[in-house]
Amino acid sequence: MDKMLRKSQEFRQREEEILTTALDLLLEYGDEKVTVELIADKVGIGKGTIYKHFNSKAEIYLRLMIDYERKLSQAINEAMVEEKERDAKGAVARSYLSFRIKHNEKDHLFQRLEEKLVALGAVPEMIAELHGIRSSNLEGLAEIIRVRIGEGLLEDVDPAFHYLAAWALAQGAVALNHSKFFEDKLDNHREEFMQFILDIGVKMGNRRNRSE
Amino acid sequence: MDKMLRKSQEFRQREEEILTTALDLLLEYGDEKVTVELIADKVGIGKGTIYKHFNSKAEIYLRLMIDYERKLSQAINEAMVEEKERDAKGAVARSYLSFRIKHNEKDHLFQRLEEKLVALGAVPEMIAELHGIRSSNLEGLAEIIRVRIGEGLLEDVDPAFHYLAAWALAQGAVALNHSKFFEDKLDNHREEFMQFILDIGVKMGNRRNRSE
Amino acid sequence: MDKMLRKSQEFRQREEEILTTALDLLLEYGDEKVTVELIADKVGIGKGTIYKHFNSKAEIYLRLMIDYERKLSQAINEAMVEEKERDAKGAVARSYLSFRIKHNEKDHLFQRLEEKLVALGAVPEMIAELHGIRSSNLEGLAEIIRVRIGEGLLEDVDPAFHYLAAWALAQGAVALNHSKFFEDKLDNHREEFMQFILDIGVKMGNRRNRSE
Amino acid sequence: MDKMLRKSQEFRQREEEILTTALDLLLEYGDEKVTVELIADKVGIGKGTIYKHFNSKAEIYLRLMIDYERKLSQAINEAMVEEKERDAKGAVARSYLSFRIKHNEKDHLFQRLEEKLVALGAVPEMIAELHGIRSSNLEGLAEIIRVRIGEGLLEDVDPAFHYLAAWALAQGAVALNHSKFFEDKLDNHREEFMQFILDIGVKMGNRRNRSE
DNA sequence: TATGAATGAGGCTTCATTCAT
DNA sequence: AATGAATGAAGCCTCATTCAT
Repeated sequence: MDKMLRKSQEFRQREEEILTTALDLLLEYGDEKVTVELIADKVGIGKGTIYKHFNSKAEIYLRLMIDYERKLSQAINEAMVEEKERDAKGAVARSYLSFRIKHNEKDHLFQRLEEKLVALGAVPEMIAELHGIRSSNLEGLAEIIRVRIGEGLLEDVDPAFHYLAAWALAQGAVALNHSKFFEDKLDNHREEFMQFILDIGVKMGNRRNRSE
Repeated sequence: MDKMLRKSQEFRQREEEILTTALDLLLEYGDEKVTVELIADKVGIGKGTIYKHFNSKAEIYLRLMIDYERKLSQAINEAMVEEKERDAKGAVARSYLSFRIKHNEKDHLFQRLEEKLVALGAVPEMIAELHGIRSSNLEGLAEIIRVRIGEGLLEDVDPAFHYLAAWALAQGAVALNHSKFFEDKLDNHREEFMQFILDIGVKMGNRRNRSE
Repeated sequence: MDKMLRKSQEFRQREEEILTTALDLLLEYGDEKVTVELIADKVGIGKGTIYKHFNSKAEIYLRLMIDYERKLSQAINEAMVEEKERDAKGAVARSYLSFRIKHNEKDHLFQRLEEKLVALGAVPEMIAELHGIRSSNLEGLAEIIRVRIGEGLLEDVDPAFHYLAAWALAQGAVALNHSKFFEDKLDNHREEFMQFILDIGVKMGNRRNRSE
Repeated sequence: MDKMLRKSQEFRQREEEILTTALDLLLEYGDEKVTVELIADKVGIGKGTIYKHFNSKAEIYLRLMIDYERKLSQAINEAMVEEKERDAKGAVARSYLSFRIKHNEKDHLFQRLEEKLVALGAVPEMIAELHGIRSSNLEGLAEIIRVRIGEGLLEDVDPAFHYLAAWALAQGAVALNHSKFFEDKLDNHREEFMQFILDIGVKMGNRRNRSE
């Protein structure tokens, strides 16, 4: 009995190890350079073993992406509690943006991966799951936005406009952070700049900005 | 003599045709699906011929990217003249953003391509050229920004912050426009939303936004 | 003591279950699609357990094939008794053909499997066993044939010719029944057609057919 | 101009060479053992080159099968002319059977291949083509059969029954000829036996066979 | 200059069998 | 005896680039 439990735990752990290693490799070398064999080698297992845990390479990637989206979801939900309970205006927007910016490497990697996998039509159920989580994330944002619009704080447009703008800014900030080209332009000001972006993000749909 | 001239012209034209066709195919099928053979077939020439014009597939891509960056440069320069001569505040920022948003498909394609090619270390001279153009583009933006900061219109931070934010917003807006996930969220409001983003982009670094 | 007995019975039963399940799967999905894992899963046991009962996948297959050949043997033997005791002319031939046609799915499956396994040189002892049974089956047919030739009923050629022809006709009828191509040609006449074939089979070596 | 012609001829020839070699290997080792690499090696070309001529392994196989079916078609058509013009009764049936028996190795190989490829759903257009040819072959047979039924020579059943029986007998004879098991049973009588089968085939649906 | 056949490294995936527990 | 995780050889296919004509 005990043995079975231990075995099953080891199996889970190995799965985790595969995921972690895959992520590390992806972040280090980029999707184009990461092969199933490379992952297996780095984990120290055979190629075939990977396929005991995942049905395809795409599935590994999607697992990572879904994990990430879930964590983002959690961050948003926590911020939502705070924003609602303590009336901490902008907390959700700030949390959303800073989460993505903070994890910019992963975020950016997953952006690219998602686009590729969607184009390939790979593992549609998992893509649907990913999108489901994201949809609910955005619904959380929309809820707050509606309240703020009601208060006259945010400009009265389709709530989606606000969160889409937030998404876009995050997306762009993440890409920026990741870009080789801008490396030197950001240099030592990275932190400071991200504050700048964060402020923009939180305030960009504010009513008075466009009032005149 | 005449023949040589004609031949040389035909050669140039063929090159143009390769570039145009490659771009069309890239936009239609995406980088992963476009092969050198496909391009050659569509142009109606042999695969080998392509290699008389370009040393590698990456070179074709970079030519397209450089062309694009040049056109963006031109748009910025024209807007700069206007902003300076007619004191049309925000003209450059607006022009920059709207250019990229307008060519969002190409812009997005080139974002991805650039990252890939940089990662591969392909044709470094051309990448340097590309980056050179972009640097000068941004220098143009920085120049205006400095003026506006001097006027107290824009917040007094490193001018780079302003154009980096603009770049990020553009980048995000373009990605948004291209994303399958957001397709239905944007739907029929695409134009309207892009106006919304444009306004944000033009005003996002304004002093009063952060004054309080 | 009792336990051991029960255990041993359970073990036998499990073996039977593996064989039944394997056959079901083979008939449903075809040899190419059936994996050892699939069989184990469907039986509800571990893959390793299968290897406690059989030394290889080929062995499972050969067990099924031998079983089948044994049943065919039995049918022939019963018919032989009848043909001899009641002088039921053609009973054996009819029985042979109708048995194979009746079990056409299995028969066809095993045809293919046999060829494959023979080509691979797998488990030669079992293949020898299979062939042994078949030889004795045919010997039974030959015995009757010799009698009928003696009676002047069947054409006086090597008795093997008669049973080989029967084998061939059965083989072909079975393949026909199984073929996708002929599906629509047979359609609703399958039963009727098989009667037609049966008649041919029973009479095809008759003396008068060729007498003129 | 001349060069292009020669090149194109060489290309065709290479295609033929691939087909021939593939067939040789298939006949020698059987489908399971033949890999694309093996074919390429034997032809003396690179693996990739094969894919300039054929889109997949299945396509090579289907080309071979279609070629064969075409040749069979031709044999039938020639016999039909004879049977009609010279009233050579049974010529078509005889030609059909003897063609298949004569090429029994190929015939048998293709039977197996066809079943496999149909099951896989590979290259459906080519399978449709193959079946189209066979359908027209059978239509030829049916035509003659109808005449013979009209003359009272053949039993008055669905004409398909006659050709299906012929197909089945051929199929079985071919399998027999190919079987390792029957090798020694046929031994030196192979020719003679095939005559025996041929006679059966030609006469098996004759009216008088069943008249009493 | 133009061609396009040839290349072959490299990627993903499958599965019978083994073996430590 | 039962398990099932691990293995790794082997198969198919792609495509940028080269090179002889």
